[in-house]
Order: sequence, then structure tokens, then C-alpha cells
Amino acid sequence: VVTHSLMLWQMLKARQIGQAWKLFEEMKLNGRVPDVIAYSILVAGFAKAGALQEARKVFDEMKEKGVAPNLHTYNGYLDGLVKTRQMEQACNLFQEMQENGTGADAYTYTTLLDGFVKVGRIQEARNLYQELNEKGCSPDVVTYSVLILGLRKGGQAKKALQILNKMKDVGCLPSVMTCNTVMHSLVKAGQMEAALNVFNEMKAGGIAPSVSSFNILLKGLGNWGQVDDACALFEELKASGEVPSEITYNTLIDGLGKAGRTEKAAELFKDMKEKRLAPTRITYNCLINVLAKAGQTDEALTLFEEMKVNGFVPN
RNA sequence: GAUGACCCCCUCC
Repeated sequence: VVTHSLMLWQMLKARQIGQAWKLFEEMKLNGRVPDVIAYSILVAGFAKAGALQEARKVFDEMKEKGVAPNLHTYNGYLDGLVKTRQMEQACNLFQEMQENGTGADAYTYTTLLDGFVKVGRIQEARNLYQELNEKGCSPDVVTYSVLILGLRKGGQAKKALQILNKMKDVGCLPSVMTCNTVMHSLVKAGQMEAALNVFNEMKAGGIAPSVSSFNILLKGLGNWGQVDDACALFEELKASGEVPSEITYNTLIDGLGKAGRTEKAAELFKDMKEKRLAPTRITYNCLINVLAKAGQTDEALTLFEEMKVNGFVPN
């Protein structure tokens, strides 16, 4: 049974739903009796693959056969309901778990939280988060990340920062992406110092900033006209071993242009080409704007032609 | 041998 379970698990990870179903039938015909783990693998696997019907079937079958679903099984099925955005059903299942003594762990709460956050039911997500804490469940990295990523949409920079700080307090190491999300919110909210703070803390905490981290800050510094700081950060980026992307150049060119540093912007454009980074439509847009604003109409027109030659459609 | 997020984070208009 263990061997078969492993095979089922691998098939489901590869989303081979039909195959997994066949193997499951076969193993039963051969007289092997699936246990809780085997059933749970199937429920979770089908649920994750979006095959909720099969998950349901397996879930019912195990109950019929007298195999009691455990927390893993319920969590797997709950995930299926959440993935298909059936939040009412998910809540009912959660209720059932509490009533029949299965209980809930961090996985249960995080799965539900993720669902609420994804459908924009933030208040319910908050309540659930509170309940989780009251029940003495420890939120983990994933729980916190779900919250932070979920708060991304509504200008909730302060809140996101609070959660990030809490993560550090309890010793959860946030991922680079989670940090980036928070920095992005802060930059959008105009909280540049706070964003830089996060950046410094992540470095101090041993989390290596990615190109995107730099890009986010470059954009923020550009917005505030702090182009010298932006250039310094650009140097730091190159020194860090990360490779500047087209987006890095676009962002910096745009920032420099807005600050009236036309020559420096043009210089970067050259630098970009030397690095064999292909300018994008956005690069051209930025630089043309810069040149036009500086009254360098001829240069702007030249660039406009170059843009069309390279197959970009001006907007 | 089994369960959760991100992995379509960043740039012009």
C-alpha cells in the first residue's frame, strides 16, 4: 500500500488524474486496502489538480469503508473547495471539522485565509486570523505571506509592514518576494524611508535582495527626484552580483528624465545596448518623453524612427 | 508514504 501510495502521489503531482484513478482502482482489485494516508493523498492530489469531483468521491468512499478522515484529509479537501472558490462550502467543512473533533491547524487556517483574501473578503480573513491566534495555533511563514500578499491590493502598506515586522519578531524568515511586496506597497504609499528600512533590514537578516527589490526602490527614489541616491543604488545593484534588467534601465531612465538629467539618461540607454539588453517599447517611450521635454526634438524623432525599425508600435 | 501561499513581485502612457 505504501508503494502504491507513493506512486499515486507522484502521478497526482504530475496532474495525471486519469492514471491515478486507474491505479487506485487496480490496487483495490488486487486486494490492497487503502489506509487513511492513501486516501488523503488522493483527496489532496485531486483537489489540488482541480478535480474536485474525484476528491469528493474519494472522500465519501473512505467514510463508507469506515476509514475516518483525519486533519490531513480534511485540509486537502478544504484546499479543493478554496481553489474552486466555493467559500461557503469551505466554511461548512471548517464548521464540520470543529464539530466532529478534527479541529484545525495552521494549514487549515492558512488555506481558508488564502481563500478569503483571494475573493476579497478581507474582514473575514482578519477575523479568521484573530481566531487562529486565540486558538493558540502558531501562524507560520506561509500564513504571514498569504496575509501580506493579500493586503497588496488595497493600499494597506502600514498593515503589511506590521505583519512583516511581526514575522521577524517570531523568527519567521520572509521570502524576497514577500519583502518586495511590502516595499512596493510602501513606495506606492510614498513611505520611502520605511521602504529603505525594509531593504536594509533584509540585507542585515541575510535575505539577498533580487533585481526586483532594487527596481522597486529605484522607482521610489525616482519618484522623489532622489536621482543621485538612485544612481548609487544602481551601483550597489551591480556590485551585488545581481544583473540589471531592462526594467532596471527603464525605471532609472524614466527617473533621470523626470529630474531633467537628460544626458545621464541617454548615457544609460547606450550602456544598456552595450550590455546587449534590448530596449523595449517602454524604454523608447521613456527616453522619447525625456528628449521631447528637454527640447531635443531631433533626437526624439531619430529615436522614434529607430523604435519603428525595431518593430515597436508607438502609442 | 499524505495537507496550505507566492513562484504572471518591479518599469512608460
